[in-house]
Amino acid sequence: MNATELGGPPDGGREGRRPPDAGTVWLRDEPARPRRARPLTRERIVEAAVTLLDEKGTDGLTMRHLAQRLAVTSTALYWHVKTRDDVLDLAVDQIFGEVRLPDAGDDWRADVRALTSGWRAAMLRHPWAPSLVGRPMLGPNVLARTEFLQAGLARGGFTGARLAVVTRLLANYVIGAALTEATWHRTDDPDARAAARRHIATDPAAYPTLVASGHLDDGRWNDDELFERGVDAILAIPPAD
Amino acid sequence: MNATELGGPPDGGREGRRPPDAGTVWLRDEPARPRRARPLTRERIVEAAVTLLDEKGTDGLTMRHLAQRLAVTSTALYWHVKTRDDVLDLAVDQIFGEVRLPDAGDDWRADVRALTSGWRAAMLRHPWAPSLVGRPMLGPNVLARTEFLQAGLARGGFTGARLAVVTRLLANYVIGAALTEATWHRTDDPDARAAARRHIATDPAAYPTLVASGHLDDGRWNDDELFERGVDAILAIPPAD
DNA sequence: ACAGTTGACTTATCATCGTTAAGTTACCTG
DNA sequence: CAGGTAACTTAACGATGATAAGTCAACTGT
Repeated sequence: MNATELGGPPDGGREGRRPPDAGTVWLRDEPARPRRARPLTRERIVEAAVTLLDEKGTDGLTMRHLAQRLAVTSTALYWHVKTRDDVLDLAVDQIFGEVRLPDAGDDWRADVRALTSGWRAAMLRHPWAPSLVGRPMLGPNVLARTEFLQAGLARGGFTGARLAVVTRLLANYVIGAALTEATWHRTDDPDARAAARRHIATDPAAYPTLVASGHLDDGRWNDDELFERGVDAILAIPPAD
Repeated sequence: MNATELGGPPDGGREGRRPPDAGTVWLRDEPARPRRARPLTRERIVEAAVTLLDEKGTDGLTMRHLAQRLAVTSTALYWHVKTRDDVLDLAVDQIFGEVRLPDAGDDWRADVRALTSGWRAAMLRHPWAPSLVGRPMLGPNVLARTEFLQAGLARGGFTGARLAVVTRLLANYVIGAALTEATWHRTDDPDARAAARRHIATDPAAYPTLVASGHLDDGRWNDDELFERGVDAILAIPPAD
């Protein structure tokens, strides 16, 4: 109820907390700095949430911990945000804002490639993000990127159902790739792969192709390159039959 | 806490053994030879977990609730399973077991199509599953399906890096598609889409392509058909340059 | 046949979490 | 200067994942 939550840095900004056992009036310091120096805003909350998520992952984001970083009580957050899930939604949209929207140039394929690469890179920078995509992504930043993607494909000559197909193909590929790769990287358990390998080792004949292709081997393939080649393959699809 | 969690009367039975703990679930063997008439087993736990997840979603799966369904105390579960996350991992692998592995026939494309469709369908039947893919998927059922997928592509003539590219392309596409579609369907908030539409309505000029393509319109496109066409497009990629 | 071991559970208990309700204070408006 | 409201804090609730310790029947070896 106290130091645990409020333990923030004793900056000179705010004062005037009065414990009931305080001495005489004269010894108490002045009512002092009325308004808060840096008021809480939704932006500050989201910003702090992203760095906290980066450091401790999804489970590490608790309202109390987040509040502590902002030197307020956890309940103060509920003035600016309705639930913890709100914070997560905002954090996801926030990191999508990091994806630079290139100026649409002559080469529509280059534009699309730039977007998908940036998209994936942003999610890998924030490995907690991909698994949160399972919440409705309707934030403005996400919508803007989707628009850009589809506009690029439209410039490439895709229309109608075919445009819808390829848009989804690309978007879902990016999401899936980011999700699996982030999972892989984020896995703190060093025995995870070993466990799978052991399982395979017990019956290697059941997984001939998997073994031969080095699916579980570390560093056998370059993730970035594999991803890019996947995008290229999609972009090679003819816009019309 | 007794009558609420407790349930069935004890009965006669058998015995069991427990291994020292290890990293992931997949390393730990199931304790064997139980005692009661209807003894708790890892299988029964997973089975109950899946139906509970189907009914109440990820947040609805609590250890106490799950235990109640099995007529034991919540702590009894910890004998068979190390953490709640273990239950989730097992549940995910369980539903992947629902995906039928078709007999490899003459048409490798048909086999791959059958697998990807079944894969997606299983995840849509259990909409909580896709967002849990963000945990390491190394269960035997998942591995077997991945093997089948890659084997099919190998039969189609893909080799080396190209095989790796297309395997990931397909797998990640399926995962991404299932994730976004499940999210969409599971969204209980009927205002979600309306909110996005309202946002777009405030500045329709910013989302010309999105609006024109009916990206947010319900029923404009058939999800199943769009997905299948996406798979077909991937399968049309030539196995070699 | 009986003591001991152990597998499989229950009872009791924690710390922590998200969230609500009810103050409390500083600022703004009239 | 009264009153309202925005922006917090204090207090508290019920639920949750998880651990530690207790219980007790079934099997073991002798």
